[in-house]
Amino acid sequence: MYEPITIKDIAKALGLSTSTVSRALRGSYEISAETKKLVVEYAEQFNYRPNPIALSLKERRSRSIAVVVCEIANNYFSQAINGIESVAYNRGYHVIISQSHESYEREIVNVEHLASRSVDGLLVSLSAETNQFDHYKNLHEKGFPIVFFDRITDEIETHKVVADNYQGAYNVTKHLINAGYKKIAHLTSAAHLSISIERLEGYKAALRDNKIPFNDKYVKNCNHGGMIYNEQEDAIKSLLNLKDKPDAIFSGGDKLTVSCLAVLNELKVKVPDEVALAGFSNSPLVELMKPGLTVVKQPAFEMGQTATELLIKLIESKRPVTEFEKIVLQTEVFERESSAKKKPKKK
Amino acid sequence: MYEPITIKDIAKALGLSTSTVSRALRGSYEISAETKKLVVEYAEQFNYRPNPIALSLKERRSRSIAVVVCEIANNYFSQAINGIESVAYNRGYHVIISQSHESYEREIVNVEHLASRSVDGLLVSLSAETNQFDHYKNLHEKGFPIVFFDRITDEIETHKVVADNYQGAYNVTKHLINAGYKKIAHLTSAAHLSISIERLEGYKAALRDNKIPFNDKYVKNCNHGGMIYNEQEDAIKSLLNLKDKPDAIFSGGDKLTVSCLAVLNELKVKVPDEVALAGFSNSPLVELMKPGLTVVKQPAFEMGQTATELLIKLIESKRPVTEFEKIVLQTEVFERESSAKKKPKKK
DNA sequence: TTGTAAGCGTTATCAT
DNA sequence: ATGATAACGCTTACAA
Repeated sequence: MYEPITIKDIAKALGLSTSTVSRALRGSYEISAETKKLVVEYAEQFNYRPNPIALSLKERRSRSIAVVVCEIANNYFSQAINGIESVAYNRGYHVIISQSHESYEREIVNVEHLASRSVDGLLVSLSAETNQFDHYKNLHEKGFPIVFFDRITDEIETHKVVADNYQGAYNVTKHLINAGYKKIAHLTSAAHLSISIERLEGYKAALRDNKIPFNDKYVKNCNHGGMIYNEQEDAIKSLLNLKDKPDAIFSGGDKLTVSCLAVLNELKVKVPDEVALAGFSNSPLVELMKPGLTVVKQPAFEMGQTATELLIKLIESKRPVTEFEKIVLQTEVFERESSAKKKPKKK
Repeated sequence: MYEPITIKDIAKALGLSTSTVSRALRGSYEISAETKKLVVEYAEQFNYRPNPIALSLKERRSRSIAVVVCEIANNYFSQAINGIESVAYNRGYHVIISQSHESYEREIVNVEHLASRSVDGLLVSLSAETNQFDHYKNLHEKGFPIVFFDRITDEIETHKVVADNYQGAYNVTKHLINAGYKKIAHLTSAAHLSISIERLEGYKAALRDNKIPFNDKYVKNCNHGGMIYNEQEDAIKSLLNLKDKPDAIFSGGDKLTVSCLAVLNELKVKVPDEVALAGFSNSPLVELMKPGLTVVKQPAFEMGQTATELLIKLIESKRPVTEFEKIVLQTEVFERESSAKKKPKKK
């Protein structure tokens, strides 16, 4: 129904061979000026565009890369994608975005489709459900270019780009401690994710350095990234219902911080008077949401850029790469002035 | 470097012809059970995947559709994309997302690339800069399936899906009026965009129905969707610097509402005491940001779904379609209780 | 039941 | 300077 013009059409119309037309179009020198002009003008007039599919088939590359993330409705990821696009665009690559919605199965389906040769490389941040990497291993062993960012795995040896989650978590927790909080809960993503592990370690270290005992009842995981009924809400409620109720919550992750605010608001819990809040977030709004909210911001855009540069390097390298980099970018902590004063309760 | 297995490889290994292998793989009946078993098992073992590029070339379709939006870091669009994906996934289509970043040129580049046959159809929400549609016209005239949503144009006759921007704007404005505000400014997107026009009309109508004179000094456009330096900030400042300062702002669009909050906060302007705020937004946070904030929410997910259904209908229709639908979905207004009481100033 | 060959759009190689 | 041909991976008449 929609029949675009091809080289063959041009050749027929002009009484030339397809190869001549092809050469004229790509500006080959071994062609007479007049034939070239003829062809180019005809192509122009009929708005000829080379068929990228045919090109991909021929060149065995698509000049496109795919990003696999859990959700684009997450400030961290949408910012990372902007970084990815900025580099890809400059290097002549198209970017295909696909969402796993935190589902292992969906992640597999997407990766299968994309990797089976419609993209030249993969930029992956693992879904919350994923704890099995055979699929990536297969691809990687065959030499298919993959770069992990943010939620990575140690089981695959390739380039990786992460934020310094340990330090970020350490810093927020310390800020809460400095502000006078002692019963600090930690609401985080699935326990096995790299980001969860690193953040938990940072949190524990900050407690330890300040002689605050670690209480594992204070750690709640949202294993499905909040994709399942009211996972976050339940987690928060169960924290608030503890006999020894926490006086602060450190939330790991943009979406968790956002839901935390939403749920606490809905429950009419005063922040920070009843429970203080601090956490990872890249939301442009979070900073100004509540006075007293300390926020760790990930260098999302830069992470996207860096990961893309590494991926393209991988794609364009002639021989198999054996040396892989792991790049750790620093997070930034924004402490709101007012968070320093905790209302003296039993002092 | 990464050499996936092909039908040809299987044929050679098994001493069969490629056509036999192809048939066995797609479960054709005209094949002996044992050959089939042999082929299927071999394919399984070596993890054969058909090359989607070759398939596209053959079938002259890619089973993928593209979405062209200005920004995915916009709650309305990320939600709409989720709606798009949900339908596409069920119908066996892949979704390619591309961002124009409100640039006409970038929009053109994306559309050119995508439409030149790597996708079967286009879902478009126009960039703020776009006021020239020849490019879409060309595609559309050739029968290339396009569905516009949200930011549409009358110049192209095809399916369209929009929110009832007029009514939404009317309702928010009326809510502000009912809450006692009389000097209501309107901060909105580029003047020529369909959404801007409709929202302006709704705003004007609400003023008119309540005998409030329209003041064009109170209308500010952000022509670049805030992609350019501090466009929004300048607009807001100039509103606040008017001799007859507005007592409320109605912001059109998710991103504008978000920046409005951010900028007012930064300028230390009290909301709603100094200036009340109400506007379009799909942010999960906006509702709880400030007491007294009335929000119009667009049915983003449903719009995405509807647009995708229409697009797939277009793609899969045998003959040229001549009857086009324009579907208008209702917005929802969330009024916060506290917004009803305006502090009595000179009463 | 299986194989042969053509074709999808393009480019590279080898003639001419 | 130009043309014929093969190849990229796959499906599908058409033959056998």
